[in-house]
Amino acid sequence: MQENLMKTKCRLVEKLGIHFENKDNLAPVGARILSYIILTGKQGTTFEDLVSNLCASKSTVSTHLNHLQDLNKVEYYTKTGDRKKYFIINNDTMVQGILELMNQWEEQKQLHMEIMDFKIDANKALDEDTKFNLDFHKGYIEFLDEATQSISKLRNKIIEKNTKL
Amino acid sequence: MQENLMKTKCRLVEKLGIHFENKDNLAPVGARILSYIILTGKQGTTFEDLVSNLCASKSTVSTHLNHLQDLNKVEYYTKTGDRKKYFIINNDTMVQGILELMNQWEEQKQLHMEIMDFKIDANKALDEDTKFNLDFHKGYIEFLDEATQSISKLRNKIIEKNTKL
DNA sequence: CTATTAGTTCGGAATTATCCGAACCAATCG
DNA sequence: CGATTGGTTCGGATAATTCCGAACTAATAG
Repeated sequence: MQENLMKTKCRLVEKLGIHFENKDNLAPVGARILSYIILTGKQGTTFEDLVSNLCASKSTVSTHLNHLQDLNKVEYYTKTGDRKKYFIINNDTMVQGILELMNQWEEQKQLHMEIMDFKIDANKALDEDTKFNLDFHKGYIEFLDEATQSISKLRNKIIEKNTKL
Repeated sequence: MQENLMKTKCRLVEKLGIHFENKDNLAPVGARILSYIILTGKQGTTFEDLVSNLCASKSTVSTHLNHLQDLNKVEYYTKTGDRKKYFIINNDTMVQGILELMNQWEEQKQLHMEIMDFKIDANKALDEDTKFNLDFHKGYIEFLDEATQSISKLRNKIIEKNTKL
């Protein structure tokens, strides 16, 4: 790989790394491992690659790599007569991301409903002017439902596209 | 407030607290303050309320309360002849949440485009079978665009509704 | 002026997260 | 068999986060 491409790759590993630290709250090295694997692509990344390129210890790489596999973010392929594992991103990452969002929204909806129940109860003993206003929750739940619906459509489109390939 | 309602409130403060810790990555006490304010409603929560009910020090409450105001998550009203502040949630929280999502998605889109540029460059020097596949990014960007659009519609609906009131 | 209330600021203690090294295991090579 | 490769596990060092207490300010009350 060319000198300048290598540099770009390193820069992008750090930038993407910070992004994943926040989005998936991974530890710094964990996030960089994921980034490195994404930016290496089909040919795959080995354990030793990660240790030397990310300047991290074997134990750290081992732990995070296993964690990323547990999270279903990466997987690996093997070559006959080769003991190494070649790590690549799980190719349904996109669908996974959508499912994660849907789950988060579902969880939020449940929470809002639980809070509404509490507020309805509490309102029974409150004066008119201090009563809880439930419109907020109703609106938010409506928003979550619509958002879920529209993302569900996207998910189906993507699944359809994937099965066609 | 009734005994059992109080208990429910305490339970919900903890539950909601954990939710906000993750969603908005607030510190434990910060997340509980936000939850407590939400579950107290219109009448508002005072500094002293928070200190005694959440069993936290004045300094901790002060810091987190200011932080929540900086984040535009809470605001306060005052009463004539009363030096206390009565904290309540910022009522455009819903629109804010939507804007946050839209910003996150825009940021993700920029990242995907930057990665695509890198991969296109890298592909020039790669064999056919190890070339990066760009479909993933194209698909994801398409997904982000559609998601952004559909959420933008919801935002407009909500803003419209709010101005009507 | 003194006391009280409402809150802020700052130094550091306690907790938690992250990472490393050393020792280890299991498979293959010679 | 011993040596090398490809990793895992565990104890502890380091760094970052979170919280607290003490000392402080600023406004009002008596």
